[in-house]
Amino acid sequence: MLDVTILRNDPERAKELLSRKNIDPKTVDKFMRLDTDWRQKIATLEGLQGEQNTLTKEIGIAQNKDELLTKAQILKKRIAEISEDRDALEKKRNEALNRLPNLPFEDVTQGKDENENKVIREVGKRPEFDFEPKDYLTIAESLQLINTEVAAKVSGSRFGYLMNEGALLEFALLRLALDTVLPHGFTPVIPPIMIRPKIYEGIGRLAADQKEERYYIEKDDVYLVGSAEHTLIPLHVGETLDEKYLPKRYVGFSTCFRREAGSYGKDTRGILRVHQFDKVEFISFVKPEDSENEHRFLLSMQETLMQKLELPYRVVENCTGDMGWTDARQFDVEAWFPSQNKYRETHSCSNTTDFQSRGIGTKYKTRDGKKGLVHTLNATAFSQRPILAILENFQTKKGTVKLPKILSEYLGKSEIVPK
RNA sequence: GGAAGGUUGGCAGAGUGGUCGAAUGCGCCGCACUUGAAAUGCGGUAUGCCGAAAGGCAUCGGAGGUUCGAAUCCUCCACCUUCCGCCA
Repeated sequence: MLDVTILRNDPERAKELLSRKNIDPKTVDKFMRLDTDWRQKIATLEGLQGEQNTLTKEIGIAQNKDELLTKAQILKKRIAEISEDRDALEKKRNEALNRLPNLPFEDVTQGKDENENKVIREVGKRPEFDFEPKDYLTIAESLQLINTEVAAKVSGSRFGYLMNEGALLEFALLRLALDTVLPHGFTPVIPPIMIRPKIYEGIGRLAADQKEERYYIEKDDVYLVGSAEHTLIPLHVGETLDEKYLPKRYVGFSTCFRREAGSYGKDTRGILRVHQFDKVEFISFVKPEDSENEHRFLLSMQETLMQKLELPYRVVENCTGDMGWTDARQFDVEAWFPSQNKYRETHSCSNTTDFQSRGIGTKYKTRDGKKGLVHTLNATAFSQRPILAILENFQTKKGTVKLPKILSEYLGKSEIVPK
């Protein structure tokens, strides 16, 4: 959640920054009104509670209690009423706060949507084909790597079976990611994939625009995570970390569940956009002054991984209108998809500053005893999407796929051929 | 799924209706002593919210309830431990 003192101290600046993220400034006004009312109500309530506390002590030592007891009973009733008002206001206030995403940094490229993202660099050579390149699904189906038809019958739309080398490639990417990054001080983790509502709210992933995206299991009051990030970030819930242990880095593997509500028309074919996929994810906890550097570090990890796969890619800085809810700055890495003749997102890399740590109480303390909220960052290491990019970029005229050198080591073969 | 016992500050652990935000010990921080360290002594040491501040309010796993007043009594829930059942 956002720092309310920023909103209180300079609401105009907050409005301006949030409008860059396509948030209506009236949302801030609404919060401010509720916040003021709520605070007034608290002042009233606490005054009465103070009176009650004094009175209660007097009753404890009084000889003749009758008169005091009558007074206390009246007071009790008033406190109950005002406390109800306070609860109602508090709920509304918190809902209003929940409708405000993290502020973008001042210097983030401004724009309305993904078309205005800023390309930072393009890396790698795009393949040249002396034939019409096929799309990944056509290739995958002919090599028996992906089956979406049966998946549709068994599980519904936007599911797929990864099979044969398709399955092996996922394990290879997982292993490659770990082998590459573990020397940089990441702790490997396999986290839970179910998460309680309270924690989920705390990390800002059940906010107004996100809730519809989550799978919820009512009977047990838990959500399925949309990313390993979601249960990794709360790994230090309620903890104050000594600064000497920062940065704290984790790399986690989990299945990710997404309802893909509101993306009905998009990428319906194949498995570029599915309800369930696996992903390896980076997480960092850092001191505030280090988060921009850590952000670039995580991006460099992602680029190293892409370069190992010999995939042509580009790095973009997401413009304000295309940034994630929790993000103050976001980079995406996009792989080249020859059949679409464009780059498609395979990785994202976010600095969420203290937006998530505030909600779960993850702090740090310095040597001289100062405390503050840590900054958290999250970034994709590998999801399943790079497999699709590999199929397209390394396809051959005869319908096989020549594997990048590093993956042929993991798979024990250099080419995927028809069965 | 069934049964029993638990959940108190960084940790251990007292506390069964008012004087308890909470004894005591350990840990940690500061000071003294010391050439330095250890030991010892003295002092300090939970969090959140509201408030310009003074200060106030809240918090003893969570949510309700009883009461003028709840760490303490009642109800429900979560979690932990052990046992039975089931199970990869």
